[in-house]
Amino acid sequence: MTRRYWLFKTEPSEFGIADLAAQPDGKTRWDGIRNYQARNNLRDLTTPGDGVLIYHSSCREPGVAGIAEICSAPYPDPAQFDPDSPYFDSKSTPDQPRWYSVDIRHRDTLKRVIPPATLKALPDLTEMVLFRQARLSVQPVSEDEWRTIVGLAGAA
DNA sequence: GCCAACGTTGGC
DNA sequence: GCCAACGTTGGC
Repeated sequence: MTRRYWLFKTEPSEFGIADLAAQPDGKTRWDGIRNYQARNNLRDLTTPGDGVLIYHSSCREPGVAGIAEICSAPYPDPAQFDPDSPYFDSKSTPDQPRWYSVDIRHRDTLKRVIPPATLKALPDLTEMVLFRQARLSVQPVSEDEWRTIVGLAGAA
């Protein structure tokens, strides 16, 4: 089984690393992904045990804020079937689900958020999908990138 | 609050 | 199937 690494974007005013840490067992469902490319990554390529960088966006202190781990297989996002949910999708059916979720578990909250400018300044990280493709909320991170960022986090 | 990037929608 | 308009993302 190939281990992969990911970056998940989230707005901390909605759900940030502190919220994840506060969940029972540090676990939550990562739901509400409504972008096809992010969905494909989530549905087709995630595996339990994969590493996840939690990235805070649209906030005062954007950047990598913590580390988590995928702890379930992908499964249909229940919110797409719930008419009361903001993530409801009338075109989804249980037979033909359009959107997927995965469960993740908190592993680490960084002492300091690593801002995008710091990441971008490192030669090892200039090729990150983060800087090459806007608006992708579930994106792959290479093993080298992962090691570099986790190293930064440890030194922080 | 600005504005660039870019995915989605909808008329044709 | 094209493409302009529109809405959202997201750093600054």
